[in-house]
Amino acid sequence: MINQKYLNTFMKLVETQHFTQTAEQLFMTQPGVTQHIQKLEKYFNTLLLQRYGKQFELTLAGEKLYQTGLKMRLLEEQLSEQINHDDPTQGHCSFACSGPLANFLYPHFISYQSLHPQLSISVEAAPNKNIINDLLTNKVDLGIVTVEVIQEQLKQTLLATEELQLILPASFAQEAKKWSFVDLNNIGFINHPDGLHFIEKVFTANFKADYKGVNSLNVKGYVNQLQQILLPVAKGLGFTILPKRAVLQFKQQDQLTVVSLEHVIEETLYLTQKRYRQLPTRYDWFESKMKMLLS
Amino acid sequence: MINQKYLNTFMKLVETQHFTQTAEQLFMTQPGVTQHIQKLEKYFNTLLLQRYGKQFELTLAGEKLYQTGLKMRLLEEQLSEQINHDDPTQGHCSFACSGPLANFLYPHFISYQSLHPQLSISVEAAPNKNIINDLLTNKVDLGIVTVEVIQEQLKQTLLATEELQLILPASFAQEAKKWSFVDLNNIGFINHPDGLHFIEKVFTANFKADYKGVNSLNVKGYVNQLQQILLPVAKGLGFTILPKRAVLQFKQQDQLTVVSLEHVIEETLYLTQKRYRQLPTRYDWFESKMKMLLS
DNA sequence: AATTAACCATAATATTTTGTTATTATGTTT
DNA sequence: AAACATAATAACAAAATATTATGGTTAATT
Repeated sequence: MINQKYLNTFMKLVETQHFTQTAEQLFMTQPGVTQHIQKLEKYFNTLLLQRYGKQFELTLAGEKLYQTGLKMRLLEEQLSEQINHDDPTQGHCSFACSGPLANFLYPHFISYQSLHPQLSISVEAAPNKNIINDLLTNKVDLGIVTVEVIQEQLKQTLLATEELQLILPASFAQEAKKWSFVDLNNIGFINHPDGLHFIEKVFTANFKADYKGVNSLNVKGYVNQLQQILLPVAKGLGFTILPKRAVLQFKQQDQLTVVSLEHVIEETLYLTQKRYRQLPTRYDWFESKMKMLLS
Repeated sequence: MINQKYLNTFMKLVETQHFTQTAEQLFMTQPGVTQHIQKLEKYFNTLLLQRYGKQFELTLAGEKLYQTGLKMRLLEEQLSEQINHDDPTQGHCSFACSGPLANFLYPHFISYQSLHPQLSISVEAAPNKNIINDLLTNKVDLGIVTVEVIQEQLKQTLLATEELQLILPASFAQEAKKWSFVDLNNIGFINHPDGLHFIEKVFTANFKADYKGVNSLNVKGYVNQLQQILLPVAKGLGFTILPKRAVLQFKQQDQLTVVSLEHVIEETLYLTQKRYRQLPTRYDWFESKMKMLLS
C-alpha cells in the first residue's frame, strides 16, 4: 500500500518545487521531506524526480504519481464530506420479492425514480429462500417474504396478508362442488417455487383427513416464470395454488376457476431486512409506499 | 490522510467478516486488526461496524468507506501497472508555437490523432515570450520559438529557418525601387507580438545607416491576430514584417507587395523544451514530423 | 574571485507509531 | 455445564518515522 503521508509530502513538493518550503508548510523538517521522497522512490522502484543542482523536474513516473495523487485526494475529500451524510434522494436501493409482487411494485418505484434521477433501483423477483439468502449476503437490502425467518440476524415487520387461492381449469368448474384431496390429486399439481409451501398450508387446513404430506402429491409440472404458471392450468393440465394478486395478473381469467375453500388461508407478507444493519434513509419512502399499497 | 494500511485491513475484514481470518491473511495478529479498525473509527469519528455478539454489520459510514476503498485500490493498481510504462499512442501532448505555424501544423497533428484516438493534442498559438513561460511552468511540453533562450533550464534544437519578408501595400508597388528607412517610416509600421523583434533584425541588417532603434519607429497599429495583421497593410495603412509562411496564409495576396531586400534575414525556428524533463515517447512522432514538414 | 547564503542529502539519534503477547470478557457449540 | 472460539484491552516490544547535527553543492553577493 502506498503511504499517503509520503504521497502528500510528494504532492506538496511538486506544488512548491521546494523541499524546505514543503517541510515548513507541512510542519516537518527538511530531511523528513527528503526521506519521504526516497521512500516513495524505493517503493515504486523508480526515480520520481530528475534532480539537477538544487532543482528538480518530475520524471514520467513522478508525473503519473502526481496525477494519481490528485485523484486520490479527490476521493478522500469526497469521502470525508459524505461519510456522515445520508441523502434520501440518491444512491442504490435493492429489493427482492416474489414475481407477482415485483410486477406490482416496480411501476410505482420507477415513477418515484423519475422524480429523483440520482436514485438507482433494482427489484429482483425470487423465491423466499433466495431472498433470505440475498439479504444475508447483502445482495439486497430489503426483501418481502411470505415466511417467518428463523435467523436471528434478520428482522421482519408484517406488511400485509393475501389470500391463497386454489385454481382449477375453467373446464373443471362445477357449481358448489366440494373438492376433495383425491379429486385434486387426480387432476395433478402444477408446481412453482413456492408451490409446495402453499400446498402444505392450504391442504393441511382444508383436507386434513386425506392429505399426508407433499410426498403423496401428484405433481404434473413445474415452472418458475410467473406468467407461465397458470398456462398449464388454463389448458386443463392441472391445478395450482397462488396468491390472489398473482392470479389477477393472468390474462385469460375466463380459463380459470377459483375454488372457494372452507378454510381460507392467508399468506402473510413480511418486510424483511438485516437486524443490525441500518438502512439508508432513501429506503424510508419505499417502506411507507409499500405499506400503503399493500394494506 | 487516511492510513492505507488500516484501510486495507478494514477492506479485508469486510470481505472475510472475521477478525481472526483477516489477521491471518494479512500476516498479523488479531488485536492488530481490532486496533486498525479502532484507529479508522477514531479518524473518521464514526462507527464503521455495528457490532453484535462477535459478529458485525457495516454501518452506512463503513459501507461508504469500503466503496471508496475499492476505488482507491483500483487507482493504486492502475498506477503500479502504468508507472513505468510509456505508451506512444496515448496521453496528452501539448505544444505552443507562433500562430502561422500552429495553423500549418495542427491539421497534420489531428490526422495523426484520428489514427490514435487515445491521444489528446493541444496546440497553443502564442508569442515567443509566452511560449517560454509556458514551457517553464510546464503548461506546455514542447514549444517552437524564434529566439535563442537564455534559461539554462531549457534546451533547444534547430528546426528550420524561414525568410522574414517586408510587406508593403500593393498600391505602393514600384518596380526595382530601393526602399529606405525614411520611406518606410513615412508609411508607418503595423506592429504585432513579434513585430519589433523582426524590425530589429531586418532593419539593422538593411538600413544600418538610418535606423536608430525601435524608438524612432513610426508605429501605426498593433494586432495580435494572425489573420488580421496583414489587413491594414492590404488597405494601404502601413507595412509590416512577417515570416514567409505567415504571409502565404493571407487570402488577398494581390493586395500585398513583398519587397526584395539586399540582406535577406532568416528567422530561425528552435524546438524548445525543458532540459531536465524527459518527454514521453508519444512526442517522438511529433518531433520527427515537424522536422520533416519544416525542413 | 572570494565569501556568503540557500538548499538538499546523509548519518546518528530521539520519538512516535505500530504490532505482539498475554489476558479477559463474551458468546457459541458440544 | 464444559470446552471452544472470538474479539477487546493492556502492557510491552519492535518498527517506523521524525529530528538534530552536519556536510557538500549550487547560486548569489561583494
